[in-house]
Parts: sequence; C-alpha cells; structure tokens
Amino acid sequence: MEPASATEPRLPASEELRLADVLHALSDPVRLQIVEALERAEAPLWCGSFPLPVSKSTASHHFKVLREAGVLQCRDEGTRRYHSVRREDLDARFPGLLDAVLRVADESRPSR
Amino acid sequence: MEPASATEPRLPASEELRLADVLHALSDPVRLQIVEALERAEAPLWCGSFPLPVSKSTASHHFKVLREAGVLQCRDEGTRRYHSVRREDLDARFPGLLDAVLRVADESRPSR
DNA sequence: GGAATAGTTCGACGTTCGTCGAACGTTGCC
DNA sequence: GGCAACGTTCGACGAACGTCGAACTATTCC
Repeated sequence: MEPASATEPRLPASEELRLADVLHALSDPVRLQIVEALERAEAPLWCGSFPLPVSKSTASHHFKVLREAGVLQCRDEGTRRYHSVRREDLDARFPGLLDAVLRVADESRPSR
Repeated sequence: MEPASATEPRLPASEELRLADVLHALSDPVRLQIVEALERAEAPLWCGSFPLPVSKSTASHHFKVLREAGVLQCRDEGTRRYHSVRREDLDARFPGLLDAVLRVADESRPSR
C-alpha cells in the first residue's frame, strides 16, 4: 500500500468525527494512557518518548487507531513522528467530552 | 448460573465504575441509542418499549453490557424490567461525561 | 391449568480486537 | 556507504464482540 506520505495519513475532518469511533478509541487502557500523557505534556511527543506496556508494533497500532478516530494528529520530523491531541477539533465537535475523560483518567489509572 | 435474583443483577458500586468500561459500553451505536432513548424519556423504560434494530436476544445482551459497565440500573416489575440511566452515580464519578456524550448523540445519529 | 408476554441463556457463527515478532522503509549521522 | 533509530506493515494467534434463533424461566391474565 501507499508508502504513506506519512506526514498527513488521512485524518478525518473535524466535522467527520464520529462519536462512537472516538469513544471506542478511548475505551482501551493503553490508548487512554497515551492520550493522557500527550495532554499532560506541554509539547507534542513522539511514540517512543514515553513508556508503554506494549511492544513497538502494538503501540504503533494504538496510535493509528487514535489518529483514525480523529483523536490525535501527527507531524513527521526527521525519523520521529510527533503526536498531539486534536484539542480544538474535539472540543468543537464534542464539547466537554475530552475534559470529562481526562479529568478522571489520572485518578482511575493507578487503581486499575 | 444463578437464576438471577434479577431485580439487582450485580451493578458495580459507583466508586467502582471504570472509565474504560463505560466508554466501551457507550462506543456501540445500538447502546448509544438505548442510553439516548432512556435519557430522553422521563420515566424508566422497559426493553421492549422502544424499537431497536436488533433481535430480542441481542438487545438483551446490550442492556446487560450497559448494566455491567454501570451505565444503567434496572427494577423488575411484573414481567417487565424497567431501565434507567444511573445519572447521579455517573455524574459523581465522571463529571460532564454523560452530558458531553448525550449532547452530541442526537445530532450525530441521523447524519450517520 | 393454559396461553401470552418479557426477558435471559445458550450455542453457533463470522468479525473485530489486542498482542507479538519479524521484516521493511525512512531518515539522520558517522 | 554503512549503521542506528524510529515507525509501519505483515502475518499469526487467541480472545472478545455483535449477531441470531431456539430453548428456557418467570410473571400475569384468562
């Protein structure tokens, strides 16, 4: 398949974001952890810049799910792919959703 | 297994609600439709009181998923099992989450 | 008792999911 | 060029999911 022009691997437009897709993307503990780490950080992070309890290929898969649901966007720089949360698009389409998810994410993770 | 004392088929306590479980429960279109209908209605509804695009056994399955995630509670009355959304518990544990989901659910369903 | 209604449970089926290691493509650096 | 770092893709695997119809239980009403 397309060698992936990579820098913009088909993100859904903000009006095309589907609630069920976003909720599904956020319903996995590893992906929740990714979104949380990304939001906690001030600057975009690349895939390998923080620890995840899964292999490299699995992590790549989770990032892809989050991108395709419209939760994350990315920007390639050299050999790294920097990810960040699509805050504005998500807030415009689903007001309050991400806030509600992130507000509880950090307290619910350790107790799990 | 247990013939299900039925009226209270082990709902998780409100402090035990897990975010990933709730998000997963809400990430299916049919279940989203159920929650939406229940919230739209003023009184609790029983399973067969509104149309769903699935069979009776599948609908029963979805209600069970929603109950076990802690999204719904039920009360048996005669041959009917009335369901309602656990509004207060959800709002206490995940403030704003249900509001955010339901705010967008009715606009995203027809356009889907 | 018998019939009707409401919901659950039980296989069964095909699909999707999460996970992995191995192989591969890019990019940057020596 | 060669090599290392980074991420994706490709099977493969078992587990979980969504769906169905059939059988079953419990309740209500005649």
